[in-house]
Amino acid sequence: MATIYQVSELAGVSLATVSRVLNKNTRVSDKTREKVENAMNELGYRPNSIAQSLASNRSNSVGILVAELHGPIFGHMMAGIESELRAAGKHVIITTGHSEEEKEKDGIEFLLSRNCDALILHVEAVSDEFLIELSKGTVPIYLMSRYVSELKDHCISIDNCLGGYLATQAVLAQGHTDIAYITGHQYKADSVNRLIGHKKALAEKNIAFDENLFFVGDYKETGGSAGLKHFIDNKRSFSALVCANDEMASGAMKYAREHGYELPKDLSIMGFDNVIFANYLYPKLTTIDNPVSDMGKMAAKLVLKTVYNQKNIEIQNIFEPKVIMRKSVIEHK
Amino acid sequence: MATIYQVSELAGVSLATVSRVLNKNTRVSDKTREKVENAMNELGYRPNSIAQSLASNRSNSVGILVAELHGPIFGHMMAGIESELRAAGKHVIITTGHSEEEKEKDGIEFLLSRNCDALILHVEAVSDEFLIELSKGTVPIYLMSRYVSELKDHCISIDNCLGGYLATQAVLAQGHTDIAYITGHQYKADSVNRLIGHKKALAEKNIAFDENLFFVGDYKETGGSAGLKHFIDNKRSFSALVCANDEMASGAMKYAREHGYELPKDLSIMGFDNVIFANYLYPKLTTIDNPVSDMGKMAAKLVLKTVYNQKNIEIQNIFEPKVIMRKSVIEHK
DNA sequence: AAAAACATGGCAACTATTTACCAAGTTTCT
DNA sequence: AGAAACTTGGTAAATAGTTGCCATGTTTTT
Repeated sequence: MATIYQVSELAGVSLATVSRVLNKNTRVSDKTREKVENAMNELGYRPNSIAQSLASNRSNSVGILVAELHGPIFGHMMAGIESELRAAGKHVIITTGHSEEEKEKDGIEFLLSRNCDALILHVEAVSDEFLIELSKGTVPIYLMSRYVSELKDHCISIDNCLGGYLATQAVLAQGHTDIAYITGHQYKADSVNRLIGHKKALAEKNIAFDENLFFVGDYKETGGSAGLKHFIDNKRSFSALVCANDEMASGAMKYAREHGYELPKDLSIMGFDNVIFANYLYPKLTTIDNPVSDMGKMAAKLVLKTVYNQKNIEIQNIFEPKVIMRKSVIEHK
Repeated sequence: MATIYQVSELAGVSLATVSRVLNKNTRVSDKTREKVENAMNELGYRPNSIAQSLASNRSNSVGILVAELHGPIFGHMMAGIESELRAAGKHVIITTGHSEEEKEKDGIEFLLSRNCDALILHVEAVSDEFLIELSKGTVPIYLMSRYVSELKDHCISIDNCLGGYLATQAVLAQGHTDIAYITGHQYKADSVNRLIGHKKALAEKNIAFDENLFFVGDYKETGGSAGLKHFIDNKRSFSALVCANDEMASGAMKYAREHGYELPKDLSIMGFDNVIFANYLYPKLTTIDNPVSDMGKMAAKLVLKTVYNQKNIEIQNIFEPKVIMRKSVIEHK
């Protein structure tokens, strides 16, 4: 593989000039630039990014940690991050945390050992304190779908409270008044906030929050089926069900159908996240869009702006969810 | 950040010894190893992977190119690759090709510029010749879900012909004899092979292949709905529909239901790939499992064996698909 | 025509590690 | 006790660039 020495020799210019052409920081006359570029082409020269990194103390790589590489959210988030960074000549190193504290810490350690210039973390198990401590290190960190007030400029998240509000509001708008709700684990901030939004929407219509129509699920299909079973067994009637994510909505749908419900006629169901399969469910799931792709792009922009000093980038830290009307919520008669 | 010099000083050993501890290639006595490790802990030393790469001419990174980071196949494939490589201390650099020739070439160029030790490619647009030429370069390449006979030891793929055969056989086993088939683009090898398998299964039962029950789709939902529409308009009766992938099966399902079919009673539908949403469809889709996660793991193992010289690794280049029985194919009466 | 701005050369220090070499010292085996 | 095997030290070259400095030569401006 050719080196800058060979390029400089062939082009008949100095080493420094080749470097100037490469790094575009000092002016170089068009004539010399052309000579250098021709020499590079002739030799098939490709800068050695490893040597560049060592000398400049920049690896041009951004570490990404997500819970799972499969899973519905991740793909779109990654696609957003990758496209922005790649366009800027940076690359992405990915690893997983599996939502377990030890594994998340291991993953972070792994990325740090790779000399990433920044980390974008989508972590769930690790504590706020750990993240605050981590952020004091030399490598800047950014958080996806997580809000830590001490690091708020480093967070990209959606307004879950608003999302919860919009979900229930959309159901109320169809005339439903008896609305069951399945939430996620209460130690997760997004579950809590979505629930707050739900309660706010109810309160606005002067509908009392009913503990009998409230169930704590696990964010998976099982949570949805268990929740619906619970409500049915309870015999408190309801015409609509709002779930804190799409997986649980899907579980509830399956359970409902297996127990003689005709959907959406007998029960309106609302999801949250607008995950890929929401559109494949029957009936197609009405849900709240979680703009993960845009959020991924924004996280990448945030890195470009703050780590790589790119100018003229506007940052939006909090994203607004919106309702996706499909077929699973219909008018209550 | 601490360097090996500081470690060697604190541990009271030579530079060479620290390097020996790090690289585990020469024997070091337990006592010295301990001294060195203690010094490392005390200093919070972390090897600089960039400097290691430069000096050893190994980046310990593997480049991955896929069509899309979202998309149902990719996540599982990635998860398989990443878990294996990460366990071996290697990392993964990911980029996308969007199934366009120029973008795939760009992506490959990008990964090469990152000094990857190997590339795992999931490419569709680029020609076999290009890949053969590329494989002559210094960086070894491996192909996922693509079979190029000249590079067969570098390919990890499934037996699509067998898959197509099993799909139709499973439908035949339920007593169906009038079976419609929607294939994908005929320039894609996997479409062609799945179709060959389909024909073979029909032939075994002495059922003639009927052009009226054959449609070329686009591997998307639209292909499924267009195909089913075509068959219905044709008025040739059939009790089962086999699709060359799950997306088209889903499109066909939706179209069927919108046109008064009750599923699966009025029409049995078979998919291919066992993509995540197959389990969320209604009725749950009977399909052919495409073991992408295992294939990803195998690709990683292949890299570990051939590039990183790990021993005792058994390689399986061709994977066998199998039938996943769910609810969308039922007995024909 | 003088001054200022620009372009380039040449040099040297720096980045953190690997790898190879041989010599010297220390254990272990016989 | 002597030989063999193992462990460690010390050194030096190599990896492929970046960065900063100053000198020199060339344009451009005034």
